[in-house]
Amino acid sequence: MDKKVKVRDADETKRRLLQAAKAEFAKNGLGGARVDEISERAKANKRMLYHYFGNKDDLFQTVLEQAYLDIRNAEQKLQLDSLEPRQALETLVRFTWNYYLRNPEFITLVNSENLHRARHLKKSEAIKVASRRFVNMVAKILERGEMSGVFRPGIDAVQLNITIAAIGYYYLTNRFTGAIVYERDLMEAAALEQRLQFNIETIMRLVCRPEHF
Amino acid sequence: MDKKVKVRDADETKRRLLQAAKAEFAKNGLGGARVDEISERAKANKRMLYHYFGNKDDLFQTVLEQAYLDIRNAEQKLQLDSLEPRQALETLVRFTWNYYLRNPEFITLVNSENLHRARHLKKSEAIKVASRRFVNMVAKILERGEMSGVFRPGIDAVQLNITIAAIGYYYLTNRFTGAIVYERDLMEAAALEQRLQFNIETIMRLVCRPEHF
DNA sequence: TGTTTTTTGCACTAACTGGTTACATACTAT
DNA sequence: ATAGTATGTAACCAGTTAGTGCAAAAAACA
Repeated sequence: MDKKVKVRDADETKRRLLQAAKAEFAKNGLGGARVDEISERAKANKRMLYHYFGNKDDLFQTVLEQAYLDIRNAEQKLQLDSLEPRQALETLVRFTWNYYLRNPEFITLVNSENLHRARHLKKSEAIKVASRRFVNMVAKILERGEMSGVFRPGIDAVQLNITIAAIGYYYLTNRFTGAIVYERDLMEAAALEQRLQFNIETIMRLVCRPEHF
Repeated sequence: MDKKVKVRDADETKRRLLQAAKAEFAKNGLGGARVDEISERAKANKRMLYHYFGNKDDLFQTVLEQAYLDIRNAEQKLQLDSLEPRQALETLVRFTWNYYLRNPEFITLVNSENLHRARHLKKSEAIKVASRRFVNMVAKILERGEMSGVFRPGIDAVQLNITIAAIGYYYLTNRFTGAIVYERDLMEAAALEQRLQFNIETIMRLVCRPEHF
């Protein structure tokens, strides 16, 4: 028989609080976020927020940590090791772009964390482990491509990672000032597609030998 | 004879307030900035801040507008039109990187403005004029390079501008989380130099025909 | 000198903020 | 059943914030 829906559900309340916190932090930054707004949006009580997460700062840390683990997790699922190097690289560029596009909160959370000099991220060991695996993944692609002669030798995996992130991240995080400076709607479907193509081209020309563009 | 230093100097007080506001906004964002902190730092009275600039929001707008005009002004002084296309492009990449590096407030102000969906920048006509001139400047370089056969044809000036900004901006604005994710001190002199070289390489390979790298 | 204008100090407030207290209600193990 | 614990609510607190009112002080001007 069906169990009656629990009136009290700690896990569900926690989940709603985290989700609301993510939205609120992304919208207003750590400083601008309002604890009352979070608990209200989560249809929970402020008291519960403090009960489960300690304080505003700890809540932010939890949200941020989860956001990082989410993207690192999604990257691992791409199975880039089983793709031909050029294909793997293009897949990563596409994935990164689409992830930022579909999870705009991630970008804003990272911005906010950098405004605070990464003091929350510093404390997270899980992030460091996941990051290492991520960098290694890209390094392995570079290695394979170099061996097979389609990639130029000597490319630094960290610099490449930063560049792949940068060309997507900057476009999206600065889309509001960008729309004014460049007098263009940067979020139109056609504009987004054009940018993705440009980014793929940028990375391919950077990494591949000229004869393998 | 020397004019006695004025005890009352409205322009000087305004200047100090703007400078202090820039620092405070850059450090804490629009929401996190404290008006009392600004007036104190400027060694002026809070009353004067409101007298000269209206309110916190208007003050932010003034600071932001000036920051944009400053960089657009500096770019114009590069005289890129008088350089050979490849040289002009490399100069622009170097300049952009160094400007961000030496004026970190600019980046944080732009981040903050994008968190607020560019509602201040929208109101500034002067910014639009200066931006247009900037985009045209880069478009002209591309045109010249294309004509002389060293640049590939069909490169969009806006996409290129965004990419040049992105590869410097992202590295610097995310230097705190970056240091953790990549387990590297990104602000060491050698690291900065390495990044600049990587960025120049990225842009050159993107824009130049393979035989003119 | 006297009058006007600009600059300054500072107390004040009304709203808001993160965090807490006191209390109530549901669930669970014995 | 009941004692103990987990979950929930609302009112409240102390500190902080952007912004103001007002009058004195200082400079500019006549």
